[in-house]
Amino acid sequence: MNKMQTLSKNQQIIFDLIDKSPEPMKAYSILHNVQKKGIKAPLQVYRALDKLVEIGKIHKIESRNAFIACHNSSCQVSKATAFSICEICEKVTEISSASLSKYLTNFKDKDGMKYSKYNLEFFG
Amino acid sequence: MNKMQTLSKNQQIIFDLIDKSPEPMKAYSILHNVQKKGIKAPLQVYRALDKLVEIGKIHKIESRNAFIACHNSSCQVSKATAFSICEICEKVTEISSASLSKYLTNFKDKDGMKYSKYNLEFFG
DNA sequence: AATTAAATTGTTATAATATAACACTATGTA
DNA sequence: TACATAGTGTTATATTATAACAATTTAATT
Repeated sequence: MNKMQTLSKNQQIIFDLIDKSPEPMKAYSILHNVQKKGIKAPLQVYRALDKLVEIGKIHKIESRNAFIACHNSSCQVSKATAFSICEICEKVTEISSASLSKYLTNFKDKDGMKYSKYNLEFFG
Repeated sequence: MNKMQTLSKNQQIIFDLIDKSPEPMKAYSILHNVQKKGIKAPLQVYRALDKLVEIGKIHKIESRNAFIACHNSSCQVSKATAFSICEICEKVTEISSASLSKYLTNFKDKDGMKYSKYNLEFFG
């Protein structure tokens, strides 16, 4: 059902970089790292990032304005994400917990509303 | 135990503004709104915001770079927060659910690690 | 009241993050 | 081919946030 997405040149370059990085990467750090490959402008980076987020290949860590590759194989589209973030070393790990995602997608607010899309960041 | 915090002049001005706002406010929107009260520079705003976040009077909505007043009376310090965010109208509501906070503070990751600090943003 | 420490303020400058607008090129598909 | 969609390249600019330094206010202690 999910067509295997072919990445464009810039998307592939930027995904490879993020995927190899042991820590979240920031947009301008990405830019500096890919300038030798011909990507010269912030907008080229942000466009690739937007697309990669959209198709679920990477996630944005909102509290850090940084990006990591998705390590959740079942995650075709980024919509229900959870991370742990070390406030000392800034290491970020994606949490893949069926029980957590089940709890959160089934959670009902005061008005009985449920949410299939969320982002959770744990700090410790 | 929790001393009632007295806000400084700038903190009070900025808190009052955010507290009256029906929606999250962005830093530069705050700045424009308080310039008539003598707060002229971004840094004056950011310093007050930092302090207000630190003492739990306001929360930052990370995915929006915006700030709302805390509406959880038990929340002296911002460390375990949850919000629902309407992606159509951008309305943001703080979620105060004992069961949710209990679930999340008791959640153990793969390594058995627990987290007392987290931020959760639901989108719908 | 005088002394001191801590917090807050005021200010200029600048860093870091992100998008607008426009022209052009590549790719997929009817 | 013709057409639509997605991607690229580029310049300029908008938005968000912090650095560095000096002065002032507030609160706590002598």
